[in-house]
Amino acid sequence: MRIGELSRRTGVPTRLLRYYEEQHLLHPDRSGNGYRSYPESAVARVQQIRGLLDSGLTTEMIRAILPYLCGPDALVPDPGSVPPETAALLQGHIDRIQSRIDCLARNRDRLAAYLAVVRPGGR
Amino acid sequence: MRIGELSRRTGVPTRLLRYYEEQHLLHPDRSGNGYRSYPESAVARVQQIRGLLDSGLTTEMIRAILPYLCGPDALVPDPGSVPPETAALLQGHIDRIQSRIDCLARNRDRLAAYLAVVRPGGR
DNA sequence: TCGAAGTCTGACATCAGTGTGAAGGTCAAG
DNA sequence: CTTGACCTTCACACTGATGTCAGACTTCGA
Repeated sequence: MRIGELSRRTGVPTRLLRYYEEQHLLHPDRSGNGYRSYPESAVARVQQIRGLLDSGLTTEMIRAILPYLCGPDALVPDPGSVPPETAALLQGHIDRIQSRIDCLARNRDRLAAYLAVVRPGGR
Repeated sequence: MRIGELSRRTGVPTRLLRYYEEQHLLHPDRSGNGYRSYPESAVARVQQIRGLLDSGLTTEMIRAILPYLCGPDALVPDPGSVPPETAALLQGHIDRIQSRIDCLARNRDRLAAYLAVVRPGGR
């Protein structure tokens, strides 16, 4: 599929699809005329990227973790082919994400508590 | 306390403390010489702000919710003094935060699952 | 009293994520 | 063959969060 269709199907402007490619988050190949050509799976991938960006991750973090969370993973490598430092890096990313979750959850709870007091019969 | 001490105690550069003030996240008063004067509680407030920024919220969102999550809230207003549209806005913020949490948790789980496969006896 | 350290404001720079537009190539339908 | 829709690259601009520096004033310790 070409960039326009991908854009329509994901709601992401073509400008950004090209930007994500520049950031090595997407790797469309090119057809003879130079047009980008995306596989069907790009739709999900783009939605994945958008979700993570909207959640406040940078393209750099996304680039780091994207290889490990794309698809139902028929492509799990055999253990041992993944060097321990990669596993450690990955664990670091997981920890950072967990910190964010904790912070956000804490503050969500505070807001909800406030709201509960202020709007006792609410909702 | 003056800005230098607040900076030392929070690890946040003075540049950013001034920036947060410009963004109406902090409201130090001024002593006679024009120096900013922060109350003790500013330390916690700054840490709160940092946590939220690090979690990917913008100063705008933080400005919106900060009034409702600062301190152990002896200052809960009586229900009814809070207009319903404010409550609705607040609920919207809670929902947005929840979306982020969901997205992050989903991806954390995927990473963890990958890691579990790759490093079966790990950790 | 002098100098160092702290503070003030203001300006300019950077980086990431986006928006927007120009100038030109490709292709299909009339 | 022309027109319109789509694609290409390149470039400039903006916002938000942050770094850095300059010039001036204040405070404090030797």
